[in-house]
Amino acid sequence: MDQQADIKITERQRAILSIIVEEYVATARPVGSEHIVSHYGLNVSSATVRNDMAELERVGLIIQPHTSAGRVPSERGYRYFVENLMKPSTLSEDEQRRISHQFHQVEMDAEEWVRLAAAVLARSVHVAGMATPPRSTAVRLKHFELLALSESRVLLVLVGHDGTVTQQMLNVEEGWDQEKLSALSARLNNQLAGKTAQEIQQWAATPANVAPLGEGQLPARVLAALASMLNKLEQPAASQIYHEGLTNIIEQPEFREEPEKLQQVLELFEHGTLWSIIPSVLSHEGVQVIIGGEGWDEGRGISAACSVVMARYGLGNQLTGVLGVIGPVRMPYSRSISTVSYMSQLLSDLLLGAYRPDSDRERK
Amino acid sequence: MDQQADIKITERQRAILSIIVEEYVATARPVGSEHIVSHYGLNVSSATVRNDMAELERVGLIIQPHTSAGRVPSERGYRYFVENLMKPSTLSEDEQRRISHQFHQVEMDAEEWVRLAAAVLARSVHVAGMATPPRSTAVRLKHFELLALSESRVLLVLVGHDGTVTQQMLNVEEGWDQEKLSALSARLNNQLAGKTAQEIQQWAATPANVAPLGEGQLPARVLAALASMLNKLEQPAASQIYHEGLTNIIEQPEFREEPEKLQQVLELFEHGTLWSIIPSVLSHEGVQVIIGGEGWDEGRGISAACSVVMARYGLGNQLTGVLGVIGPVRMPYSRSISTVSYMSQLLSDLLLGAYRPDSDRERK
DNA sequence: GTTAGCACTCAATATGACAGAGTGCTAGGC
DNA sequence: GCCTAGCACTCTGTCATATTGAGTGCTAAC
Repeated sequence: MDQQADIKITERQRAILSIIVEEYVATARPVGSEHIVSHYGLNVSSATVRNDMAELERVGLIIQPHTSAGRVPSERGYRYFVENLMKPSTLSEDEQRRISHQFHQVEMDAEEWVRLAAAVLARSVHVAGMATPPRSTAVRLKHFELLALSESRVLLVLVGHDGTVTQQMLNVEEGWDQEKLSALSARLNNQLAGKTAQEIQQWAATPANVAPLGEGQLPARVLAALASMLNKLEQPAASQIYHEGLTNIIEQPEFREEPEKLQQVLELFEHGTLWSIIPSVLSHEGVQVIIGGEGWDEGRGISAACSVVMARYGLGNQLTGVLGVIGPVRMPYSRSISTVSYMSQLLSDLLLGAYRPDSDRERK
Repeated sequence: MDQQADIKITERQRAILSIIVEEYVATARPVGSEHIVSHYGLNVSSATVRNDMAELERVGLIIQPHTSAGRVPSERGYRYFVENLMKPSTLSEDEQRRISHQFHQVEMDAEEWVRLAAAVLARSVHVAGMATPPRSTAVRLKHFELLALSESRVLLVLVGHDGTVTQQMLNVEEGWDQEKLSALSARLNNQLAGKTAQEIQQWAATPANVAPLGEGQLPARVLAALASMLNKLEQPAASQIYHEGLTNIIEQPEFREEPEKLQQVLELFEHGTLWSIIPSVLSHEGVQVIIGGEGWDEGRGISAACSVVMARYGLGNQLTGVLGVIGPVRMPYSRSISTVSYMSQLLSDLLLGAYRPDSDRERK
């Protein structure tokens, strides 16, 4: 990734690269030397710019689609731009307020926020936005409930210590009425509250613990279900990726002209290919930028047709998820990064406000 | 919709229309008279077929994209085909088994089934599949739970009598510890179990009911939240529409050539335009077919770029939703209808098995 | 009512000319 | 050693033109 170090270019060449990236991102058309000198005040002639561009091309930062076209940034060029040239920016106060306001208007619900985050990202950067619901590692059991829905069906509702809720239906043969179920769940809640999936499995492996719960298969089934539900909560891949703004992407000329690329992007969502990069995003701090074909599990060379800007959000490793934008390689990286960065901060703050973990409780 | 009645065409003309629809659906290329006589054994010459085609065009069932192209079905033509010509078919036993098998392999969870249904529809018809989670009208409260997540935050988990689960976070100032919360919820569960949103609101409007619940705002807030959550469960529009297989649609030539159309389809999902036809599907029995620009709230002429085949599924007005496919107007209607029809039956059966409503309980 | 025959239309494809954009290179200037 | 003016060169995009071929509509005969 960082072969950038050995690239030696002059100050003016850096400026030219910068102009080419920004201009190309804005117009989607190759940038010519004449255009650069006439629209940006570099006090040199177009011939000089041409010489510099030849050098930039030699070191692989820009590309000429064909003789007698202007220049276009290469993937390396974008990367160099992102890492060395781009002036870091933040969203304007005004914009921040507007976005934050939207979040305070919907109800306090993580799932809802995540959906909104995808939508806001999409609209604000005019690309596709995505976000995953927050998950915790090592979810502990807060509480569960057994509800008789009919004679033979019991609904098991589980609440994790982080406030996540899941449910599962259990078939049950014997005549467990609601009263017996409540007794069982009261007893188990007492024993199991605060335990993780593994701890529950251990607990359930001791016959002395299970025996007094009553005859029949139900108690064992409940224990197994509790463990598997907790386990599942920890696996981020089990949750949906919310996305929004695919329509924005269709408008981009690169996708209009080559629908295969569009298909590649849709496959990121539909085939879950996105999950292959999410773990890495979750384990890093800060905003991750993936330009074109970089990363992507080199084995299967997936999707060189788009770039991804992502960041994790959330509280430590309690309740974290990722959010970001997906667009053409010719993407407004600066704006993307500042928006993603702000949104990740905002969502973290919101979660902190809503789901402050128990551990904070003591030290008030 | 049924101006079909006054269309009088000969038996052979019907056969020709049928061939044109099927051939065009399969190949996406206008169908010529010569092609028809050489590939389908109508014992007449191409000139005769041409005469018939001229007649079919006169009554508006087929269209000539330009002189010297073959014919293409018009929207009316597709409709005539669907209503009068198409031989009703069902999925093969084998296919049914294969599909049903998939559903029995995932865990028993409506949300999961719905997601799978969208995926199966998409794959099986090779278009976009969609499905909404099942909702009930008039959800009654089965049970709710109040859980202290931190000093000032309480999680309210609500279970409807149909097994649907929702949660909401409540901010609370006073020192309600878990014990007090449990007492409150036990008391309220006793009073409110089996009530609908309205009934809860009524109950809460009587001061004599609310007064003994304790001081502070929490009891009132809980009551309001319960009512609003139940209400929300009844509004289908609040839930997500699961969709899958947009990649299939991109492959269709009509969408490759005119990306605007693709955009229109994506907007159906992203702008929620689909909700404008779902109520009508919910209120009818059987499979609904919307061809091109038909329907769609004529006011705003949305999306003539695609056709929709949908059906409702579920149990009476308890737990119903819709599922279906969305594809180009040039769509395999027969296969779509039989697949949608089967899937709606299958999902209904699964729901019946899993969530048989309480009312069935008595009569065993 | 059906068919053979034929003129006609129009999309699709190829061809060549031409303008314009943008380059690379060279030779001269600071 | 760096910059610049000038120019030849290359390639795309576009336009006009010709050609082909598919498919039709019509007419006259069966």
